Amino acid sequence: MGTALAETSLPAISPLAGEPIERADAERLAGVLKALADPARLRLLSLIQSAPEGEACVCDLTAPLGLSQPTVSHHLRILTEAGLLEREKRGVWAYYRLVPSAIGAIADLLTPPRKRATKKAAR
Amino acid sequence: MGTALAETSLPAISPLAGEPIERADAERLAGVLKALADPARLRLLSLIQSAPEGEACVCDLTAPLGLSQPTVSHHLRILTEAGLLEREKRGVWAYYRLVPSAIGAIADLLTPPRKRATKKAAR
DNA sequence: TGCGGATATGCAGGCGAATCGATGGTGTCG
DNA sequence: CGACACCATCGATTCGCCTGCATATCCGCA
Repeated sequence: MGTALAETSLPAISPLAGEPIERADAERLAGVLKALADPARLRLLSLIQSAPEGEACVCDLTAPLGLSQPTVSHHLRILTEAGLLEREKRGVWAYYRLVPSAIGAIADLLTPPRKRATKKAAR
Repeated sequence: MGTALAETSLPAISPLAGEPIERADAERLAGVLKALADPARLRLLSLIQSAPEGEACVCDLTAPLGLSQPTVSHHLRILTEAGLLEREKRGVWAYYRLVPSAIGAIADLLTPPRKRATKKAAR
């Protein structure tokens, strides 16, 4: 489950602009946005993105956030299931890093017609 | 309250990329995203944006959404307070319209500081 | 002035989410 | 082997939000 931005479901989400979006698309897009719409998770993404190697483990994130370790782990899980983060376990540590173009994909869904190479006017 | 994207507060929100964002910025951005992270509200934005004159009144929106009039009015209020919609009352009807660059501003906050890909003015 | 339609607001039920403490699993090191 | 550190999961509590029904407010019209 999760992985709302996985290659299988992402392209299925129609952009906010254009024709009225279907309920299914709206729910999927809302699901991803819901993962973003939390102060703690936004700070997590920002912290990880600006970390030395672009990656960080849980123990590096609890202190700056001021949240308990289970809570941070919970938020990281949400972000990972939304397709925004990827997890790699090395030894005892679990390193999280941003999925390269995941957030950019969301931004593209929000922005109006950017003259993309789709066949929207096909019909 | 509300108007999280008003000209007074919008520029105060630092982008997600770059240095770690402060808690205040995270909460403000999360507030706007929370307004977006709802299927009904996404469909409302889409419906209004694709309406004949780019505007629509409540009575035009209840049917396509399948929600009661008070509920639709509630969602429109949320979106308006978030700075995404603007309301104009003409006669007995209340017409809602997208705030031109509001959603684009959110997209810009999410995407990194366009280091590459110069302005879209290229084309 | 009074009636009717279009919106907004109050109130309440119900579901989902955020948080934490405790617990369990797993790898590291002495 | 045993103690310890890192992390995920479980259970419980609290809190916020979506929704609808009922009601109030506002405006145009007869």
